[in-house]
Amino acid sequence: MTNHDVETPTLMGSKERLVAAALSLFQAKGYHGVAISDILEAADLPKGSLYHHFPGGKEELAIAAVGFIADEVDARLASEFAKNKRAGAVLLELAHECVSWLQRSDYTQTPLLGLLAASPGESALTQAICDAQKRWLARFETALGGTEAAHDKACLALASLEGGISLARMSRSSDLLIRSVTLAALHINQR
Amino acid sequence: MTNHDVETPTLMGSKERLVAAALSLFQAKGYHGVAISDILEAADLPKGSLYHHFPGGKEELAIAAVGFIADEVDARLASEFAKNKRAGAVLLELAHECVSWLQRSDYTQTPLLGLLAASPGESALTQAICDAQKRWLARFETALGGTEAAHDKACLALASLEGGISLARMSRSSDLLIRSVTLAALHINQR
DNA sequence: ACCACACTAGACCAGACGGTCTAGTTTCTC
DNA sequence: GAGAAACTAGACCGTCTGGTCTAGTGTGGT
Repeated sequence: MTNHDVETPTLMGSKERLVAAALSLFQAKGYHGVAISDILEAADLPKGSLYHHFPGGKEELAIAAVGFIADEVDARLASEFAKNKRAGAVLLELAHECVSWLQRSDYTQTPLLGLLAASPGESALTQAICDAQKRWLARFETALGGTEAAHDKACLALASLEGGISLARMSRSSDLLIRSVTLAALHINQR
Repeated sequence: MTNHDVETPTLMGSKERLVAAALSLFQAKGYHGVAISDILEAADLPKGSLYHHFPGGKEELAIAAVGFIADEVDARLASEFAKNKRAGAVLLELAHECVSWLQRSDYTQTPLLGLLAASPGESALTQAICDAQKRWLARFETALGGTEAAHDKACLALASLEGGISLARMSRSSDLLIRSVTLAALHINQR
């Protein structure tokens, strides 16, 4: 969850720039809400470049973007859990990061995958999003002990996070996100 | 939350048919994912009718659709809470209704407002969605006693519901929704 | 110097988009 | 039954969509 600046595109290769621009825009307007021309403008690249790097067009690019954020968050979770932190603490930390994300973008951008959920029905993109969620879920689940109860708690963790983000974005205030996640974290931590 | 069948459109007036068709489609594909022609086809009406009833076009129709579902759920919450049911129980009931909703549509349709979140930035539509969430939140909050802690719990209720729906739709299984909501309900009920 | 290759560049296309407009039809009112 | 108002009907328009295609440019190896 390091650097989503599309403002400094020159430092990245054009493929990375495309992914970064796409991710940022998709997180702000959802898959159907973003035109390819928007992405190209943000990445400052012509059409040819896109279809060279991503012959599959818009959807392949979106899948790459999803994969990128999925990896980033997954790695982050892994490293946090490796420090033997409690799951609730990690959840809270993630939530706070999402808050600053929301605030930085003036509540236009949705962290994680929320807005991408409005993706074409049976597509590979939907599959990619589903995979990402599964991976994150699994991180929490194993960190919580791998039991049946752990699975439940992991579900609550992710749901309260994604749901809270949605509430926060709509109300343009991080308050609701913080409240729901702290409460969830509280419950998750107790055994 | 009674009847979202677009299959029997003849029983409703054309304005209601438009709203029903629009709601159903928006819940399945999000605002930008639905073309006006899709809605007209589903409602079996020509373009003229739409722009007669909704001079504001797509967005005004979407706002009406949001208002419709907002009222329906709000009324439902009011009637449940009037029976002095515990908030956790009402939340669970709502969740189960969402589950059957998801299953009936083979996980194509998202209950409530989830997919509508990907709406144009500062629009009146976004405002309408925000209002709906506020009303639902307020129902839970007052039912929980109106305290600060009640507000927190209300946030968790709604977040776990919306987040759980998103998880469920992606995994094409109601399991994750049920798990997160039951856990949330458990926490909400205890004082 | 040569050439193969990775990449950029953007004109171009067919189709879909949201929205307007005029002409018709039904339905209500008196 | 006449006239007004509510509504239906769909042709039409300008714009924007995702995607293709050809031409060009830079860069590596040999």
